[in-house]
Amino acid sequence: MQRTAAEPGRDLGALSSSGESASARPAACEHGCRFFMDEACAHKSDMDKVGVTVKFARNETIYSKGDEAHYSYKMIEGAVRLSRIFADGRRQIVNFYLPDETFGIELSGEYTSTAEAVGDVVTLRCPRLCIAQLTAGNPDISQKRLAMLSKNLAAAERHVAMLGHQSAKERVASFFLALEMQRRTESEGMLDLPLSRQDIADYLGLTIETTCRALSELKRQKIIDAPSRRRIVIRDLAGLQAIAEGDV
Amino acid sequence: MQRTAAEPGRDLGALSSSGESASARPAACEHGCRFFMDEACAHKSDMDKVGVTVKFARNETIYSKGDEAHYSYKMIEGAVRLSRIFADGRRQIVNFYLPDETFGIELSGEYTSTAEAVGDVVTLRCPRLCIAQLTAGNPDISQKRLAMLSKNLAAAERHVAMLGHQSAKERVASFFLALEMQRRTESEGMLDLPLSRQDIADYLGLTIETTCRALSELKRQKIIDAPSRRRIVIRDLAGLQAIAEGDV
DNA sequence: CGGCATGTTGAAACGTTTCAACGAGAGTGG
DNA sequence: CCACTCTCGTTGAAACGTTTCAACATGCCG
Repeated sequence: MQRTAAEPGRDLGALSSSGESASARPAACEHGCRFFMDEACAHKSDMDKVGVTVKFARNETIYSKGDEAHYSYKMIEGAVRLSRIFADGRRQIVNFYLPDETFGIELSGEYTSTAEAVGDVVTLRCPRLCIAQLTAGNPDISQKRLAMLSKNLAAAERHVAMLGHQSAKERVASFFLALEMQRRTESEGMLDLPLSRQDIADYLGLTIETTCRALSELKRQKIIDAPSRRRIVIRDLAGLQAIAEGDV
Repeated sequence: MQRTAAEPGRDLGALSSSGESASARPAACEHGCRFFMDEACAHKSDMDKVGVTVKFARNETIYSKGDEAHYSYKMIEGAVRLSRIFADGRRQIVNFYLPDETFGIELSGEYTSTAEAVGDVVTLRCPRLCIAQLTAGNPDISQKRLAMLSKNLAAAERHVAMLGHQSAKERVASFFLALEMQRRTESEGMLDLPLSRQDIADYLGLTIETTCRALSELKRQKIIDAPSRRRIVIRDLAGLQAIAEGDV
């Protein structure tokens, strides 16, 4: 597990500046507010000027399991994987986070999993203390935080359901389906996933070989296409859904 | 999936009485406060007098996937299973809830899984509206709610990790270990689980036969004992931990 | 253009599931 | 109180799917 330790995201200066120096007007650190702003807003590029975005390079560790949980994160760009590594060396990816999703917002003193940048990543980072301050005074923000956590819980439950009873092919199909639902982007089912096969396998609880075989079979059935390593085209969405639900 | 439809828990009268009539003193419905009280408190038997406890009979459905999510629940007695059923008829149990744990507190309009009473169950039930009211005015309660959700998320992530990479024997071992950690009760590792083998199997993502075989092997190894159907004795805790972590 | 990481495919080994039969325990009625 | 019955749990053997180990292909980067 190599770490290309570029851009270690040590711009704490910027963080604390907006956290403390800024006009001591309302209640709390203002960049925290942005953390809870609506998606459209959070994307505004003038955000960068506040200095609260933090970047991570491909495969960089954002935090490790067991670290003191000082920050919560919101995805701006790229993808992050949350994982655990076991004694036998195997890795289980617990969740992926894509733009507009949040991670590290659960309420525990230590991070319970490790977060790594899958490709190059831009996040909005907010100190917990700051969030706590904000939520204390503001029910709306409190509500939003709750919604973020709920979303992550729902995702985890879906994940459990998948791992508990689906076959390899069904898992792969479900996975692409979920991506397609989320990324509703560009043209006609073209998915531009930054994940390696190993990442996918570790998320699905399969070996890389089995994942690959399942993928190949979907190609053979003309359900999907894989024109390049990191590109998937869904050719038959209905077929994919059928497979994900267990119809052959 | 039979439903012994006894005690349908329709004591809404009591609920609304404490929710609205009660001395309109502070902010919101007072029984909601109890929902967020500390464990020791929540157990106090005089709670029953408030009329907010709701009982369910063995195998009764508390709510179904897709139902409008009006209530959140806190366990007082017994065990509840949260599950999903699939097209192929198989069932995945997403989580079990034991006394002092809460479920149905996530923030979504509909319940995302079905909740059923495993044995006879006593819960504390609180309307969402009421919780919303309470949390709005009270950061402490808001925090507590967050903590409950966080706990459920952590459990789900552990569950994912287990399903993703553990063998049958490891899963069974992990399961008993988790129970032992939680129920720290009575004498020397005696677990009094209300779950059937099928329940356990559906939680572990295994068939009932495989679960049984794994159990038998643990018995053969003198790691555990199963003096009766619903009783497990852990004879070698260290051994159990070793197995759960993959050491043979 | 080499060299190396990443992805793909094949064949045997392995573990889990399936199907089937049998055993044990709890509750019921004689 | 015992025998009956019915559900639940346990065990066995074959079928199945996934993993493992190995080789090979592909694509990306210097």
